[in-house]
Amino acid sequence: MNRLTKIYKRLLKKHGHQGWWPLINKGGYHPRDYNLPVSDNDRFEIAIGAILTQNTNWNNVKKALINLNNNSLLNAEQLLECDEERVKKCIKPAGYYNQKTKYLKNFTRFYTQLKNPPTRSELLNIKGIGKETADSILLYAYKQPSFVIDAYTKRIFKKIGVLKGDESYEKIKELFENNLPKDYKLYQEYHALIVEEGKIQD
DNA sequence: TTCCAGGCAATAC
DNA sequence: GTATTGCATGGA
Repeated sequence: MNRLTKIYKRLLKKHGHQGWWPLINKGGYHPRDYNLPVSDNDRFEIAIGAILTQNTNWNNVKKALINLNNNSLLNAEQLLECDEERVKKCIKPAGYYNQKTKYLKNFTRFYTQLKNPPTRSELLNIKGIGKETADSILLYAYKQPSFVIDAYTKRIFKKIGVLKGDESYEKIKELFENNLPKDYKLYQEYHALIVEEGKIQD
């Protein structure tokens, strides 16, 4: 068994199944249920949450998602029609609300014309969606085995000597994907466990 | 009070 | 390609 797999098993034993991505109308986290999302609305909610959580605490994102939901804006058509001021007001708790409102609109415009699951490069062409957000959408909204790299990943794996610290995002992503089975369930759980572990680091 | 969280685009070199 | 900076709220 390779090192990355061993680390995964240790993290799973320590923290348990995480149940990402949380969905506000499905009781939040859903440990051991890898079937979600099952609807277009759920996929949309995940993508919106992925944009809102950029450099922001999930607790603040949750407030924003609830505000959007209460305004019937967790729906692509409605969100696209909605004027920017109302969207800004809803997502204010998530921070960066001016630029994130534009990011949400940009993604939603793309999303409403989508007929098949998006590709990574299509997502990266949207202003407001970078590598981590694109990979999160692919992995959690579309069940594609695209490993998500974030600040915690770099920090934790540098600390234990797997990374030097100067590797690029794509390089780290390749390291994980080349040393793990291409299984979206494993990728989902692993990334969530890394975040959980990262939260309790010094 | 200060610090920072499930990043990104724009800009400069 | 890599480094720096502005963006913003709420909780610790």
